[in-house]
Amino acid sequence: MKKSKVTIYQVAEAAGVSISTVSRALKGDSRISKKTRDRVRAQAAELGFQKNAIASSLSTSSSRIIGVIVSQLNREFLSSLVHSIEETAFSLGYSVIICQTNNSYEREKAYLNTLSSTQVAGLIATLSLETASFEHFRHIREQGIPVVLVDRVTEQLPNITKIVTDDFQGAYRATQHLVGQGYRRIAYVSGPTQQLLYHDRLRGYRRALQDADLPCREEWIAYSDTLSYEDGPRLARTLLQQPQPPDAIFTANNLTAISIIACAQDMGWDIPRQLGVIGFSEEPFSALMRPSVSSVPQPSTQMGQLAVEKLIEEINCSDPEAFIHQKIMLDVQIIARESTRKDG
Amino acid sequence: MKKSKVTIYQVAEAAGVSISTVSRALKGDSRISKKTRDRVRAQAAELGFQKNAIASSLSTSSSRIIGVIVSQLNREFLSSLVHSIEETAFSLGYSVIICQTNNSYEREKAYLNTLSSTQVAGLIATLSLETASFEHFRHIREQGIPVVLVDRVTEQLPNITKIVTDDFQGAYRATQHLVGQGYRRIAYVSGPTQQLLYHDRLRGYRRALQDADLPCREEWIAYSDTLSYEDGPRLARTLLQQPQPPDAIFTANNLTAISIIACAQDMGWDIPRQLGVIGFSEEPFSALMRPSVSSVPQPSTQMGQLAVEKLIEEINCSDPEAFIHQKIMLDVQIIARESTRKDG
DNA sequence: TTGTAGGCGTTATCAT
DNA sequence: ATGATAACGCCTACAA
Repeated sequence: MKKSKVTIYQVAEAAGVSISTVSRALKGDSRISKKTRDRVRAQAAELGFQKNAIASSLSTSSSRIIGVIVSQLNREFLSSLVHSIEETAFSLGYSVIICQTNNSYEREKAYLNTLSSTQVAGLIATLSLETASFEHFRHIREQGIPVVLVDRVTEQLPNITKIVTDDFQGAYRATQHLVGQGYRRIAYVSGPTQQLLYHDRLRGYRRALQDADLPCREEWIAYSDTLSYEDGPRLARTLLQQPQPPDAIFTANNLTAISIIACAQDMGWDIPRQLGVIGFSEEPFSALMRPSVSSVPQPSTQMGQLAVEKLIEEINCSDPEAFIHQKIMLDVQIIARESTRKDG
Repeated sequence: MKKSKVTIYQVAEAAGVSISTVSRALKGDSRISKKTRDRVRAQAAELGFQKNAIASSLSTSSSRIIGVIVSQLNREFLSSLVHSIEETAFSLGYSVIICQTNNSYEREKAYLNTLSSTQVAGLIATLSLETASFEHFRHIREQGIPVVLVDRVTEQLPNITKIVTDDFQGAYRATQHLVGQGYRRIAYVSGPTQQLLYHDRLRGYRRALQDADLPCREEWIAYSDTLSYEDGPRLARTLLQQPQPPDAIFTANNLTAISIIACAQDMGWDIPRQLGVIGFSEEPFSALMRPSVSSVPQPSTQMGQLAVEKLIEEINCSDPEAFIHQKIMLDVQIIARESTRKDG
């Protein structure tokens, strides 16, 4: 049953040419006459020839595969980012391998190895939450594999293209929005601050309070390692059961915001009158919740597209040493919804 | 900068043995003495040797990569399924390539080609919504690549392992639950019924109504090609603006349920008193919505694990002709929440 | 414009 | 227990 594979040898024989002619005809090498090219292609199609990508990569020591490493897929931002990466890559003739680290440093290292030994043409990655050392990335760069970091990036890896949202600015605007709505005791739920983006968001929050002459109390800043909805109840309790609780919460992601809203409501809080809530990122449900949830959406589609384009630029760069690495920072706007409409 | 790759040749030279010895020592061939094995391995580690997976696949014409084809990733069921596949595969020494078809038949065919020319060891797929012809799957089977279909399957592909939830039973139980809660005019939102699972869910709904001696009106059955939350408003209007509207809605997925609830509330309906809503599948938000949303969760973790295990069984099967293909149907239970508590 | 032949890094089949 | 050598299928200088 296992159909014997048809190789360029059978095509060559059937078409009455040599294998190099077949190889060239198939890839449209200009040296081959249109006539033979068409004949060879017809034969190949006839025989159901399919190029063995493995053999091809071995020979060229390169592939048309882009490796993508993400922490998780069940966040709208990330699945949408991956989707955009895939669309763009596909349209440019590349395939995509997606790997989930599940925020584990070990898994991240393992996948980096797998991908490098699979000879991916390049790599797009968002760092896992756990990642604090970066040798594995340096190592893969030394093998000449271009890397683009997206969203979760680090300053400790120079000479790597980075694509991020302006996290400082986004957090600043979200906080400012709460202030503008009349909230005065504004709390913040942060992710692990060794991650640059959470560090930046925290800075944005602090600066906005400072610029508005509002107090920034340490007990109004809660930290979550996972920012998952499972962590919502704990966070809600931590912040809301204080002697002097906040009257608004800004969270480092929207999932946490949604979870906290549900918990706060169960605890009897009136959202948004007693408590305003806004979260970074955006989930499809943000608009469907009642009250609908204000957010700081990230331009995932644009980020994915840029990531692929920059990566392929570097892949095709004739002189890798000379390639100029950029850090691209995309602007973000907030979406104000019911959850921050104090006088709704 | 591009580090010259270290191959088994350099390891062999450094260890003072032949390349075959290196190859065997590395994979723990029993013929090699422990002493040389350890020495070779130490040398390999020292030199930073990494096996070239491409060369290895070319030589063995097989790989340790499992291809996964899914329609989308931004559904909890699918991202959770993929996650489970990945965990299981990883623990069994396989890597995973994930491809999104975005429910396009053309994309599905394209990825099948890519994967077959990448010599994946096997394939796990959920059919795209558009897919109605299956030649591409027959074709890849003829190449000797084992395939496991999950969730979205078809009876038109015999000799392929299939893993599904008991869609008929799940729909039956969901409808029965609505009846038990006192709802009498029960509507249904279906996906495209050329897909077996939507066909089965519709059957389960019909049968449950019949068994309860309740009417099954065609105008209470709405169809959605996408079952996306964008389609919610249209569905809500179609069903609720009838002269005699239903008093409960069962939807073929939970996302649609959530979206319809939001729309119905905006239209002034009291959920669950005037309108009960339950949906197939489960989103993380189902429990967080107010009212929380009843659902028919699918055992994604178990399905992913089974899919990988069955696939690898078939990959390792010495006589592929003799492999017995199963259709495994997993039972589902409903989760009753506030959205169907009529007398709450 | 086309053909020949060597190489990509591993595995596997023979020998030894 | 180890070594030499021929595949695996394609690509690409170099020749013609």
